[in-house]
Amino acid sequence: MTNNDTSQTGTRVGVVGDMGTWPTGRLLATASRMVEHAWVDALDRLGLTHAGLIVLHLLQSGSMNQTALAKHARVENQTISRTLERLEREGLIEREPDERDRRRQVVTITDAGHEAWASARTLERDLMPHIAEAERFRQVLLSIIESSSAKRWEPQDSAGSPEEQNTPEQLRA
Amino acid sequence: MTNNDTSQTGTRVGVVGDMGTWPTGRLLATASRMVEHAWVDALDRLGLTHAGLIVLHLLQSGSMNQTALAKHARVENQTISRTLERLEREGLIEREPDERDRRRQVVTITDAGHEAWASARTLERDLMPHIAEAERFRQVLLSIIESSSAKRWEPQDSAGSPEEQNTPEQLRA
DNA sequence: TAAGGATACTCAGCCGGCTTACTATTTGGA
DNA sequence: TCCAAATAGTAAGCCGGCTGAGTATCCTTA
Repeated sequence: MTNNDTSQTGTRVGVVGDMGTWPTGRLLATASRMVEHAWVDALDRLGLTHAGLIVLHLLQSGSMNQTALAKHARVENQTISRTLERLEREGLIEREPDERDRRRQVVTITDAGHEAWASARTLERDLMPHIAEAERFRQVLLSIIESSSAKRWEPQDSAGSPEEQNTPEQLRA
Repeated sequence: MTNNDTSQTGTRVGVVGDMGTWPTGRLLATASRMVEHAWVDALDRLGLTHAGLIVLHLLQSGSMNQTALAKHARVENQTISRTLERLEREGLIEREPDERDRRRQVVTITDAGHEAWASARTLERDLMPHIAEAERFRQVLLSIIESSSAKRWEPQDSAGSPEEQNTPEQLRA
């Protein structure tokens, strides 16, 4: 019943403490949160957030409309909408109506946005803790995403259509 | 503008699509969200949520106060406070003032809470997608949590103090 | 050509993280 | 003893997920 002691391996139990018995899904969520914490301060200094960073990344290859951004970021349309609102407020992106389809907004990264991205991209590399067999780990994450996101995202993304929607380039304004 | 067409039959690119180049931290966050989606429906039918499940798990080994719950769940005090509010509203836990320290609230799982937990615990096992080398994967997650959560959680948890705060048993009411 | 259906986006509201700020207690030390 | 510091918890407000609804604009087709 003692779930936190100094039993084996000399090196004490460390911060993970009693988490050894946690289900994997919860470990995943916790690890994700902890990694995010490490970024917050640095990102904050650049005037952006976790969610905004994804958008800046996606916009590197050209402007797109919001729905396309949402699909690539794997979030709902309404979520991207608010994220863009904040990025626009910070001056990192611009939105303007699409002439050819007035339902759409064309989202473009600004100069300030490019600068922020340039500063931030190294952070993602530097602040992620070093892990053994990183490539294997990434493959497992991808396989989890693949198998558990099928129902939500499959229809949009498994298409082999040569035009539209699979690469940012094809979604340029 | 058909963004949803045929031509899927081959193995193709799958849902992960362009995510191969994403930084690991973002993959982690996305995988976590996708796994959570799979649980939501089932949990909802039991009247509880992701966050509530953690609390029920922790309360299996006995009642505790809120700060202890927060530490074990690795979230802030204010976060657990609202989670408990919802669990109490659902009748899955009870809170009552601690006689010995009137600042504290003793949190106890109810019979309904035990039932919900019993139903839910199998979900966690069944809904998590099967992954190769699960144990290695868990170890990597634990090591990420360990290294990136040090600053936030170390002071509370690495203590060798034999009394107070490290195991649920020691925090019983 | 005039519906009716699809699509793009926004609004409102919930949950679960977080920070900052506050109250009420308890504890500890001068 | 008594007052300051520490601790337990709540409140308010922000971000980023989500769902459900609602508006505007295509697009299709009868």
